Amino acid sequence: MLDAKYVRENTAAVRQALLSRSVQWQPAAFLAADESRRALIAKSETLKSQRRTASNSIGALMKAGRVDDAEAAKAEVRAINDEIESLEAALDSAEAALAAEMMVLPNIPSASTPVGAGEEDNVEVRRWGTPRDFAAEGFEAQPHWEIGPALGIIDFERAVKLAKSRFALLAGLGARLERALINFMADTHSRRGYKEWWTPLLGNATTLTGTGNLPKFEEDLFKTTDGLYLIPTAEVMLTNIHADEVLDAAGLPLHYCAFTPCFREEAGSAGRDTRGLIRVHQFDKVEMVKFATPETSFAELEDMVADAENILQQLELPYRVIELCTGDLGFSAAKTYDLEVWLPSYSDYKEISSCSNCVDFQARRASIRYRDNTAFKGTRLVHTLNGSGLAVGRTMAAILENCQQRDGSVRIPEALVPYMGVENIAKGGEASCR
RNA sequence: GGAGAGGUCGCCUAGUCCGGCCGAGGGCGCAUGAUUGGAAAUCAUGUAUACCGCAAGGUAUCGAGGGUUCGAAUCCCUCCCUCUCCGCCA
Repeated sequence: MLDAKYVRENTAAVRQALLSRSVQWQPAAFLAADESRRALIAKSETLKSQRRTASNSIGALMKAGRVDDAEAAKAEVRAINDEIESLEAALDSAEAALAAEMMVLPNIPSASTPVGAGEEDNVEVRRWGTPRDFAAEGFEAQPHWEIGPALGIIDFERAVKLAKSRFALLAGLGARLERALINFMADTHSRRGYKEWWTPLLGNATTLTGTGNLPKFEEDLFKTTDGLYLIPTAEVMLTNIHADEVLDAAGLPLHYCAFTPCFREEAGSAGRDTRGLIRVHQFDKVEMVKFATPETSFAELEDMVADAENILQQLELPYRVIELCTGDLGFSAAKTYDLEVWLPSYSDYKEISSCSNCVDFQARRASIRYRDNTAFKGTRLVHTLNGSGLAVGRTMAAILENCQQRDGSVRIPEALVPYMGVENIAKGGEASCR
């Protein structure tokens, strides 16, 4: 959520900034609601002050035996109350209108974010690794949705039987590979100073609102009958851990990580990435979240990207780093880097991590502040950051495709071997523990 | 799920039966000052948040929401949460 006061005082700039994200924002409704809200508050509070004075006098009048005067005062207060009641009703609707407006306005892109209309205007920052030339190696690369079933480690058909389309079932070394990746990622981040958490997978509406998933993106979420939502990412839980809290500046920045399954409705993505593990309703992810001061948050973002890159490098997967342009930025983000891994089946790089600085946008929604008595009086909103480190399903797809061998087996990257207990996955190879 | 007890200012606690002088007392903690060579101890003062307002100041908040009343931390209702016991269960 943006700062209403800032929006009021910088309407043109905000409008322009949102335009750069292709959001056509008409400030009239906001300005009217904001103006009306403040006027109503002023009026209503003046009346409340009068009411208090009048009301307090009644006790004294009663004691003094001046019953008639007391009754007159009561009548006066009743009249004031009627007036307050109608003002408050108007105030409620003004505030509702204002909240409705503010809750669906996306964050303002950071000054450093490249301006652009959409995906095509994103800026490539750097590449790491070289995609294999399968033609030169003399065989044709298979997509992971062929490799997995062929090795007996992914079963898409039975997943559909058990749930519905866009679910996966892993078997044997496939299931172990999933666990190995999770443990490898979580361990690696822990060693680099991220505190690991284990969180609820269902969150209430307040929590989902804090990160910006509600109210605007409800159709992307699975919902339970008692009003809880399955988390679409651990970012929701990690960020809201400190909702309604005032953090001590001395403890900042906080570096958190968590492995969780993630659940997404994928409404509106019909026909996209229909095959394989790329776009499914349920996938695993190890997530990083940071809480930082405004002074350090952008440097923290660079470090977070490096932490995500470290995973890809250790897994020997070629990737590139993309900086999202204003038009492609997510709702809560002020600046975002995507990591895209090379996928032979797409003959292209495909998003595997997204690292964002949300500045104070989520902190304002969730009320996450910090205190630094040496630097300023009172409290300030923290900056929140989040990044995938990494999406596990897509990582598995990338390993299967990039590490496939002529004989149909898949070589396990060295860093993962201790977690897998085997050096490759071959057809008929059983997932026995050694 | 059943029965009972509770949720007050960072923490502990008073106030709730008998509604106004209660945004709310005390202790601890914390901050500043005095004292001291320095510290401890002691003493003094201060010590929530948000919103409206140029300001003075005002308004709201005693788990949340609603009700009664001129007036609610205090009375009534609903909900949430915590604790104890019982039941059930990985």
